[in-house]
Amino acid sequence: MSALSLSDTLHRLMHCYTYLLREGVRRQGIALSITQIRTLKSIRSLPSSTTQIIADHLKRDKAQITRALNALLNEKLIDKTINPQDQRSALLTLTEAGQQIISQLETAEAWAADMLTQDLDDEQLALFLDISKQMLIPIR
Amino acid sequence: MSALSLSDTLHRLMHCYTYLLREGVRRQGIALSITQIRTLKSIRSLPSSTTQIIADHLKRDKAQITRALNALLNEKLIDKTINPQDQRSALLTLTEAGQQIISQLETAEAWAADMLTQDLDDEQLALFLDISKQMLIPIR
DNA sequence: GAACATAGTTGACACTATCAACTATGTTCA
DNA sequence: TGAACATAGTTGATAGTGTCAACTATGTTC
Repeated sequence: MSALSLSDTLHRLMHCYTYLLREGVRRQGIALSITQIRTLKSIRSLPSSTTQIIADHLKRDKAQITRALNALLNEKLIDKTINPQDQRSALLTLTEAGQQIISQLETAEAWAADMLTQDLDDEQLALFLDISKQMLIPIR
Repeated sequence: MSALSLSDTLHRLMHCYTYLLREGVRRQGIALSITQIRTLKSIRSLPSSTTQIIADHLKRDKAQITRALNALLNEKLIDKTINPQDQRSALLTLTEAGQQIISQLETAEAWAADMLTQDLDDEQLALFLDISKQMLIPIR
């Protein structure tokens, strides 16, 4: 087990993390995919949100974001209003229900993170985050 | 950027890693998916390989492994012989062509790992691997 | 030899990722 | 001003990933 390469280690870490996050989300009774969740969270954290801005933020294809937004609109978790500055785009905001889901999401995320990091002390976690960020390469 | 949570950091790291690995594989002219590649590598590293053993090793559903193995058989990268100890299963071995692909894969993986870790020194990389392994939770 | 367990296969489905084509709107500049 | 170009968003297509359930064939237990 301790002979794992970077490649194998990352694969397993990815698998653990997505599994735990989905499990946490399921336990909160939230019927959204991870992409939909991350899109919803982006709308809260970005000062103003359009499809393109969210796609840039999440570094994902805007087609994927369009589809996630449609699902969130169907669930009435977000509102869409025409951008007065540019009629090609629309500004996205959270509804009351959307805000509520986000607080449940935070519970789910915190649970998943706790499960993942339960054997780590604060220093190790900080180191992990720091080193990981140095590995992030600009894509797209 | 430095305010990323564990969740966001892992998401971005996953994305960078899979992107780089696929790019490395593409540059080597290998027409296999990541799952197929990991299945092929498992056959080399395991002393004896059956569908179930590979599935356990990679911690993936055996259905997924069956499909990967079928693709590898079609490409004549592996051979399948009945397991004399248990006729329900088959032993999988690399063909000459399979061995060759693996050495190309190693080039691709090394390139992806280099790209990802170019800003890290050896100590940081070792720390990263060590901490990551502490985060791996048994699933399945 | 009946009952149960296990290995592998297949079908179905949801999610992720990517690319290309398309529309509608905005911008530039001769 | 209007032609040429750029950008925002949508839609369709396709490949890959991950999971579950049902099924066949073989092995094990008692």
